[in-house]
Amino acid sequence: MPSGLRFMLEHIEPAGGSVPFRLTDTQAPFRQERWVAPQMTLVPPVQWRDAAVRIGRGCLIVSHELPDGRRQILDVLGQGRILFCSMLAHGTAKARSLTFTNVERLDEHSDRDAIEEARQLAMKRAYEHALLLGRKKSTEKVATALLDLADQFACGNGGQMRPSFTLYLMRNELADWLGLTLETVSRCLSDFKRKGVIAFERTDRITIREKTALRAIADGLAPST
Amino acid sequence: MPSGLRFMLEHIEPAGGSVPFRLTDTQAPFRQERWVAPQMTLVPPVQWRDAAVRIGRGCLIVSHELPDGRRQILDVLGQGRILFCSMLAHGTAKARSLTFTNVERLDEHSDRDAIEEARQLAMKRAYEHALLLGRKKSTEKVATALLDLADQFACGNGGQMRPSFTLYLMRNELADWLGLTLETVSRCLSDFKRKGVIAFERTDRITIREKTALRAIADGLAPST
DNA sequence: CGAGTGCTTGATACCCCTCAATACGAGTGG
DNA sequence: CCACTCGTATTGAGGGGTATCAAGCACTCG
Repeated sequence: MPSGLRFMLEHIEPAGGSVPFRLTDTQAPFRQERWVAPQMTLVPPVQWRDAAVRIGRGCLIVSHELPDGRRQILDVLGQGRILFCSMLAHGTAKARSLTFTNVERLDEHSDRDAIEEARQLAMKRAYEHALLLGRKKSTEKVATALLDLADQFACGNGGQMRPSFTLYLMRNELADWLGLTLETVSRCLSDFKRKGVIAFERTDRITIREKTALRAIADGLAPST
Repeated sequence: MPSGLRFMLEHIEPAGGSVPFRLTDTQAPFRQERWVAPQMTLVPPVQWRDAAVRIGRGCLIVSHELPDGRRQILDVLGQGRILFCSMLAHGTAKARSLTFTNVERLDEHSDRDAIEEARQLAMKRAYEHALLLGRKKSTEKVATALLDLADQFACGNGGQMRPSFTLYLMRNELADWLGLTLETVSRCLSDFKRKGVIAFERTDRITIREKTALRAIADGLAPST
């Protein structure tokens, strides 16, 4: 039995210019899948209210705001990460796409183990993030973020020694993730670049050159000289 | 069939002095329950590895540390709150009792709804906490903390206009919860006291006198004059 | 009374924010 | 192809909010 239409954007990676894509729709026997354009706020369809959703490709941020507009980005999700739609209700948080992003609804029975694992990962990441926000210095924060993003967005999942990845976040988004200002983020990045720990020419493409050094900085073990 | 011994401390609330208690043990047909003395690190028995545990009475903190000892307290749990033992494994976090505390293991089937609700609450609180750590000023942090503690620890659950509660956390623990130093916390509390927003004579017993004012401060809506 | 622990308060330092100027890249139109 | 604009990033100067360091105080316990 057909469980609904699947909307799909065939997406061709941009070479640095604009992004051509084409809209199609197909039948999905069990799974449901959606493509989302960049800079969209995700509003899950009502029947996805309690669903868990896996990101097939792309990048999402989950964020929350104070009444006066100060924003805190709570997590950055890349390929394979799982988002819980229940967290998007009642103004608890909102999710936004930073590029063309493909989300696939998981089945709460057949994907049970993956969902449980994702739940624990979400909680564990929230804990690590709190430690970062409350107790790390700016350089430690930025270093931690770079390592995290490398793990999520580098080809081969960041296992290599000198991972290189697309930075879907702008400086102000990095800042809102790390509890800093965009100027401080920029200064840290320039500093790392000057010291040869990282490299970048375009602002949205970063290579980690000294992973162990960056790890040491992230954990507060580096000499601050 | 007996599922194990239950150790129980009959606990009489102190009037301001020491805490008399008596040790007994009884049979628990289905539920399992433990009493924990103050300042104990909770190490769940192996068969509780993935259990959810409800706090019947008392106060727990969940915390995490950096290699160099900087500590971040992630949550403060009072009566009725539910702790997930899976978060205590692999150095993800550790839980510590701040007073005599009673934990009861929940049944993953019969208490299913409560567990699911608690999971979402834990995540939601982690989000709110990140917003606090990353984007709030010290006065806003302390005000938020006081309101949270009033909700959890005031008699009648803090619904009243001028809730009064026992502060199980010391100044340095408040600081580690809020990403501040104990001096800054002390200054904020003294300031609130001076302005009549709160009142305290003993350092561990606080009364909120102007709840709406404190709410406004917590949300960053108060004039900073 | 003295020692110990936790809290308060003050003086100073410094990290990061704020404000401002400039640079850079992409897109647009002449 | 170049001038212009717009959005974002970088870099610098200065100030403010917390941290740090250091007394002194309040309370408990031996």
